[in-house]
Amino acid sequence: MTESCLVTRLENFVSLTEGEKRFVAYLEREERQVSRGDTIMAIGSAQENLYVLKYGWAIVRSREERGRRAILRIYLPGEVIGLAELGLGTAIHTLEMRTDGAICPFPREAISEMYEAAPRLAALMTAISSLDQQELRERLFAFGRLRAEERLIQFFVALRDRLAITRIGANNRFHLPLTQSEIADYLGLTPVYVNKLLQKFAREGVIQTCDRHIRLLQREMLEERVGHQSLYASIDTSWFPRAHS
Amino acid sequence: MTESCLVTRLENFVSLTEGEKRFVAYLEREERQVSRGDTIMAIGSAQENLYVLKYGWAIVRSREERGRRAILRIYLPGEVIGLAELGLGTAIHTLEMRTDGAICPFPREAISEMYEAAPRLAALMTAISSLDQQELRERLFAFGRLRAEERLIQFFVALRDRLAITRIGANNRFHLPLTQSEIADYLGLTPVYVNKLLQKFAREGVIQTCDRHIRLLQREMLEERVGHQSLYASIDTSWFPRAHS
DNA sequence: CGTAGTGTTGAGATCGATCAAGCGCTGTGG
DNA sequence: CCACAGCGCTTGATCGATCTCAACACTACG
Repeated sequence: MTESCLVTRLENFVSLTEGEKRFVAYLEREERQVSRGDTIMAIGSAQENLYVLKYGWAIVRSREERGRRAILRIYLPGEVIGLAELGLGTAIHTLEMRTDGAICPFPREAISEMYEAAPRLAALMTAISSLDQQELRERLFAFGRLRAEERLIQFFVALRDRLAITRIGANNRFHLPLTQSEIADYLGLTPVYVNKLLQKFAREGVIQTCDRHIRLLQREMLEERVGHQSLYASIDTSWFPRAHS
Repeated sequence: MTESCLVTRLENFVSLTEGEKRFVAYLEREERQVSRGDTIMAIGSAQENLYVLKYGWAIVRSREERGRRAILRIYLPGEVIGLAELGLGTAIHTLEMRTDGAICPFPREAISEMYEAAPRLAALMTAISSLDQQELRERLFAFGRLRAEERLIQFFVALRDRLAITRIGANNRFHLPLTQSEIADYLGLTPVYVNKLLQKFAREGVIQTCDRHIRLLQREMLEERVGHQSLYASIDTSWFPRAHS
């Protein structure tokens, strides 16, 4: 039996006990198939669920204001959607599938149950959620202080780093199911300029793009250039409570 | 006896039981005076503590890279510092006092204890931490898609909103202990341009600045203009576990 | 075979940066 | 009491990275 990709992800950080795995399975007990373009949460709707994203990519879109739109977060397989929204009663952003996929909805109350039944798992999710915040801070720095070129590079290396956690993206090559417009929305640029930069990079031989795939030809150099450091490499588990069995 | 400003803040969302207040007091048992300019956490140092910020303002600064610097977060009295860093073993940003103040350090393990001893408090902090993420997402939208003018306005209205939680900023007037350079670092602009915008606003009569204080003369209009909605107004507590006494 | 979405290209416009200089405090030391 | 340094703020001139606009090519699909 192949393991849940959430378990794979979590076991990067601590190896889970049987009880913890059971709790993850409990979160994943209901699975729903979803299609590219489906809206999972709409702005203004009541939020009662979180989701484990089992397959596919999902994105968080901002409201659209005078034609200005943004993509605020990309969710990859094995990530938990909704931790960042726990405090909100109604959604202020849209969650949309970018590819076909599958999600496992579970109610917010399960988070409370987790404190009790699997406290170490709760701590781990808290820690991961804090890394999400760190990633947002890094993006904020990039938006405010880096040129478009460097922002695009940061996007690629950070994405590869996150994909690597669930063992995707060997050879520095990975699937990128986003249009250039979407990349622009994620980076605060225009589609036209993203296009020009991608061509420039291809010309310079730092990346290859073909058929919705990206290959980073000089990854080390690129990571160096934007001062990338893997957030997930150094997670601190020292303060976690002991796992119940 | 005047209450802890953390308690004041938290009681905006749920009224705390005696046990919960005791737990907060336990977090705040050790108080340290700090001065303007003090570095609380330095890049690369091991992180073992969180802090309740009792008095004063603190800021998170990014690393400086080729003269580019940014302020990633402003902490106000009554906020808990370090929730966003829980997953990191070593600091990747600097935490610095912007005014004199007082902080209450407590170890990360207390978060684990909190799951057990005061689970509803843990849920509340999780919820608040998620609102921090939402605020970061809104800032990201602003950085990517709003003009400098609107970013500055968003800064003012969001700040006022947060100050109001602990009853500061009556009359739409509040203390802003930041230089124009620091505001620029917070907004991804240059000091020169911040200066020009502030003068423009003053000329247009939308704000008044004097003596490190800001008054928003047309707050409703400003909030309207950037589509501001208070994150804290609508916190969802429905999924919280029951409080132990 | 028309339509819609995506990617490409070039010309021109602009917001905000950069550069440079000067002003007015405040604190310090002689 | 003065000289001076440093910092924060102000102002104007100029520059350039990125946007805007507009047109076209390609593919997929009903």
